[in-house]
Amino acid sequence: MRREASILHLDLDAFFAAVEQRDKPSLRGRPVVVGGVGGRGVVATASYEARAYGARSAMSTAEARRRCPAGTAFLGGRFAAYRRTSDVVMELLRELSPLMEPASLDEAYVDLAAGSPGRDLSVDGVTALGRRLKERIAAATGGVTGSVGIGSSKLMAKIASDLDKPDGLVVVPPGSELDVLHPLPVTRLGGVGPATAERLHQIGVKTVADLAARSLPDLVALAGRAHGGGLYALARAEDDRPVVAERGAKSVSQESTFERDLTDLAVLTREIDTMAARVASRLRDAALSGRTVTLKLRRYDFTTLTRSQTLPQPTDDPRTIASIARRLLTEAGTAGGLRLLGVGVSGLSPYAQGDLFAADDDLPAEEDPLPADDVPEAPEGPLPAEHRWWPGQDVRHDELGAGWVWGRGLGRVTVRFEGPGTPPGPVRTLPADDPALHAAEPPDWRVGAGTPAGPEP
DNA sequence: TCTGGGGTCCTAGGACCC
DNA sequence: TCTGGGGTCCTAGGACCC
Repeated sequence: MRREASILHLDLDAFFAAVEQRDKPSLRGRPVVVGGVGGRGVVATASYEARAYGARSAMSTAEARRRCPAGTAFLGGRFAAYRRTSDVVMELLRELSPLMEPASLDEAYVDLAAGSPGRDLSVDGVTALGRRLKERIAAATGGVTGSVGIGSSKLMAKIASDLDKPDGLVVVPPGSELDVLHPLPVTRLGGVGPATAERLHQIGVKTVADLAARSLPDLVALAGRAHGGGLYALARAEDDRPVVAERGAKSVSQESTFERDLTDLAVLTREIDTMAARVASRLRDAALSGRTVTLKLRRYDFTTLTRSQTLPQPTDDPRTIASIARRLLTEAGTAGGLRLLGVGVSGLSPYAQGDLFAADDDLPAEEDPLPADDVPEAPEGPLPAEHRWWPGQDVRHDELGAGWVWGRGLGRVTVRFEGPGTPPGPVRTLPADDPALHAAEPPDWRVGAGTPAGPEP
């Protein structure tokens, strides 16, 4: 904990949904749910209009559909669009201080004491800074808002940004930390999830003040050495965690939940090969390789297990990763059916010695080559044409212009033709295989009516 | 039609080593 | 009243976060 309120936390409000409402004028002011749109999807973000009906993050999309009225937009995510907007915001934060730590696409910490000697870190000073920041973010993103918290530690900054959502600004004056913290429910502390909250409730701890009244040995017995010690400190607003600008990745993984449980080893093997290829390509893009390959699987009954193997040398080779994962799957078995498979690589280091001179995918496999006829075709036929499209997707029609997919089915696709700078546009239903309809890049929100121009990338 | 995807950190036991 | 004491690596699982 510092003497001055010099750590800022920014949390963009209902971020994915806000980007959708910016880019899709017909959705502004209406309930929007972003997340998995399949039968086993969950909600990533609900707009505030959708929250009014009870839609929440991490809820199954099926439940959100039950709660929300007809006309609610259920959209799959457009991560490229979120990334672009996030990058613009992170750049604005980096202008405040070189010590800027992104916590996710929509959250970051900034150390205001770093990089700007002489900056006014009084409560009035940082309040004014926070206000200017919020204005710049809204202007540069085409109206996405954020909640800002400023305090004497990461803990207090994060608590503060949560106190007045959305579009909030809260500064916790140094010295008043415990006044703010102690009345809050323990669940507002980072690290207190459902399991810890349940155990704390059982010993009568509901608020942070209740937590502060417990002894360190009590909390260590309840939550373990590291976690118990952490809770003891946080309850006293003791938090020295630094803002760290560059956190190197520790693992790269890819997983997927199937629409229906799978048992067929040939089908599962192909899934593994696809995921191993994606993991390997992400490793190569990041100039990383890793020694430990992990297979994750979730059975029909939701029991989840992992199996891993560590290699003597790091790898980023898709065939090596795939062959290990295949073997781990064979050993683990598929009895009863699997609802999820995942492939990951950890124990990362820069590059792989063996691959310094390697060309791309036409190289002979290091082991267990996979001949093309190794894996039989899936019993299912090709997907219907409508499966090219998913709700929320950006599209362009040769005659009708730019728009986005509202829905699909029965060989047809419904598109609304509008963009961030247009008024709400018309809806057209087209054949799913209409040759004039194409997938498109996310629209540029910087051009168009009514939105202030931001800096060019 | 319950329960995503991509991560991080911690714990605990056994192997192994000095 | 046996039996040592750490340290590190590997594997597996769990809690948590956004």
